[in-house]
Amino acid sequence: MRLLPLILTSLGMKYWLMKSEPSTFGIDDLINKPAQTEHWDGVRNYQARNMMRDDMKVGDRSFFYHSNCELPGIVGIMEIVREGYPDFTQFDPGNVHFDPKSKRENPTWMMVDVKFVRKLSRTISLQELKQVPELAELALVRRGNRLSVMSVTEQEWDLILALE
DNA sequence: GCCAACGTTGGC
DNA sequence: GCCAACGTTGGC
Repeated sequence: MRLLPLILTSLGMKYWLMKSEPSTFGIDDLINKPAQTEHWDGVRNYQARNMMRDDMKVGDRSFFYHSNCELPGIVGIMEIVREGYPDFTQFDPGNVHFDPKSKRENPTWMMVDVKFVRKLSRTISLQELKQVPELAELALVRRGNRLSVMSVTEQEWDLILALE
């Protein structure tokens, strides 16, 4: 029976939020990729790396967050379509994310592949998210938090989408 | 462009 | 293992 594992997988679906600067790679860039799919390279933070390596599974959903821009906020939804594998940019001396200390036989940095699901009807801004008391525990709105990949609970996910 | 808040590095 | 210096993130 193949159905049971499928159901269990579905029940265990997790939710995430991933940041990107739209001047570098925004949601429209994802839409324009072949199959609307792209690897999420360039994460150079161990906590974020661990989540991509250990916890993100195919089928999980993630918010696409625009950071460091005119209106920082959540702009869309994507799906994880490939689980953690080595981020090739760490080996490329010409890449801004090159890491000379990382070895091919034991890569330091991981990435996942994401696929565009949909845009939100509007940007749900950081400012707006900060004003929702039920979202106070969300890493995004906590003071000084700079994690570029973070988990979102199902309750938080639903609450955020209800703002749309 | 400023700068607070972090994470990382490296001397000791 | 401490911690000062430094680099980065990212809101504003």
